[in-house]
Amino acid sequence: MAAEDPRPLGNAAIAKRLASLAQLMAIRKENPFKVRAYRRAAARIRSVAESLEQMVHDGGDLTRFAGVGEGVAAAIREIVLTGSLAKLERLREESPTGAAGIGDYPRLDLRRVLRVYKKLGIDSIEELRERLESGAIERQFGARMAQHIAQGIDEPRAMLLYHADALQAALEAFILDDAAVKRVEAAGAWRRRVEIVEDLVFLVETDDFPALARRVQRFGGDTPLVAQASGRATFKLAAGILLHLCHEDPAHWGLGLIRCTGSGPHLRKLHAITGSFRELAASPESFADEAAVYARFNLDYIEPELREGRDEIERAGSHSLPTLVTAADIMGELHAHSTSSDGAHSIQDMAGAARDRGYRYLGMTDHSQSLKIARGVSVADLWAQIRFIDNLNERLADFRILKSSEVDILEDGSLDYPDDLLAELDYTVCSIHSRFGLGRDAQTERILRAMDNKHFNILGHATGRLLLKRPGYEIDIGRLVDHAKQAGCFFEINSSPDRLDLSAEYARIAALAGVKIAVSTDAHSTREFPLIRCGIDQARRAGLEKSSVINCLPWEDLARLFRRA
DNA sequence: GCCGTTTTCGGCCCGACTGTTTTCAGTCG
Repeated sequence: MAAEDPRPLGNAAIAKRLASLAQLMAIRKENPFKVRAYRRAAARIRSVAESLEQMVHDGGDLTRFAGVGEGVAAAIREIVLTGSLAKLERLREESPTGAAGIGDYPRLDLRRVLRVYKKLGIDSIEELRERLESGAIERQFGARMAQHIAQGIDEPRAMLLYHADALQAALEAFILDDAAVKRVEAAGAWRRRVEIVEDLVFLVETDDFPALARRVQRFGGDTPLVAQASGRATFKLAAGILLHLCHEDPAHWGLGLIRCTGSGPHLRKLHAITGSFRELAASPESFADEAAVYARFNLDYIEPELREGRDEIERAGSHSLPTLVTAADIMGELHAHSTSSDGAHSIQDMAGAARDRGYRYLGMTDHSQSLKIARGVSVADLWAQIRFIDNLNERLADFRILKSSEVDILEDGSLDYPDDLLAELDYTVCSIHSRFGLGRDAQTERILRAMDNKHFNILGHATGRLLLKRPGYEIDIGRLVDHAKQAGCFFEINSSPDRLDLSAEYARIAALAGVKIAVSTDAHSTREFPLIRCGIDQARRAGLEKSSVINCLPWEDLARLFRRA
């Protein structure tokens, strides 16, 4: 016993075993739903605050975690009680050379890796890494494959803000549970609402910081401490991102919160005005909150979403910061799908849910005819849908369903419906769903041509990016913004947590040029309307005011904007 | 293996398009 590693069995280690099992089962082409179940469970476990090991010893109910049923619970118990998982060990032994190694890299797609193995005549992750670094994989298999391997071979170091929200809440509750902790506030990129975060930062006030640092190491069973200094500690979370704790006393809370919130560029510009925070902290003045710090230097309070080191400090000095748009300003939804195409709920149900949120209108933007996989609506069916919505609207008071479509922009820049049909719609959202590989110039030309159609109103998810998955096609945002401005077109901030497209940077460029933006959810079910908050976060990071967001307008005003000459 | 306003079974996106890794696997929502 004495020689054994005293480290507790963390949830990350348990999740890793389950993910490896899934990977090896996939190699053997076992039931793909079973494989997915193990993968899902592993992912869920990585953000659980309690120690699963402890729960097993205490006889706790593991199945209360979504995605963990009797089967996975039994596997977790086996891992905790015996230190291994018999099925995993067996599959490892039975797996062909090379395949077993892939089991340790659950983010690698097996079929792709095995193809690379075969073609290059290799059979280990080490050789795979070598070929990746030498550029052999990119040369022989292309950039996409190289990117996939690079992503899968390294530990994840970032997560979507949307997923980080739950982890942040779990951590905050865990920290507050410490009796010595008097106050805790989340800072960092999470507070600035950056769409992808690589760490979570908490500012804490406590009587015993070292004790808190010890306690946090038990989050999720085992959260290793990777660095420590006076009043600061850094941990590696099971989800792959880092956790920073910073101690601060009440008199300097505002200074600490600004410092921990960042960003680096914001702080550098700020320090040029304020001098070092260290000296401020040494002065007898109190900086109990952030506003006090900014005010001391005649700066207005700067919302965290704006702290990226652009022009926010100058504007705070000239008292001309924007009044950022909020979710409460949104009057309606302009991008949503129903069962007419690939949505989960009927037009009536979607409208009911939108109305329950207090919206005044909902645009039904089902996919257009070319997008077969999403059950794109045929010309005849869209005519029928137009009449159907007209009928519904006659029976609705104080709410309007807008006749629309998410119209595919075809490869030649034409729109996916004839003009006489488009003319019957209240407005259109036009998007690219195919031929992502055209290249920057061709893609830009394609969209410019589409904008020349007078029935084009809003450009949907302008770059097609999927965060942490796919970079999106390149566009010349400057040309598109100019053209949109001239033609009277608008952009969209798509609120899907893995899109958030336009980016804050592009949205800012559009808004500065006077091109207004729709903040939309792209909801495929009634449950997705609340995702608007993710798009609002992005809009705020772009510095957008209510006046720059078209769906902050009542429909009557919006209708005028959509009528192009 | 998980799940349930479809609840103890039967689903769990899927199917057309694309193209060079070339006739199947990757990709799009």
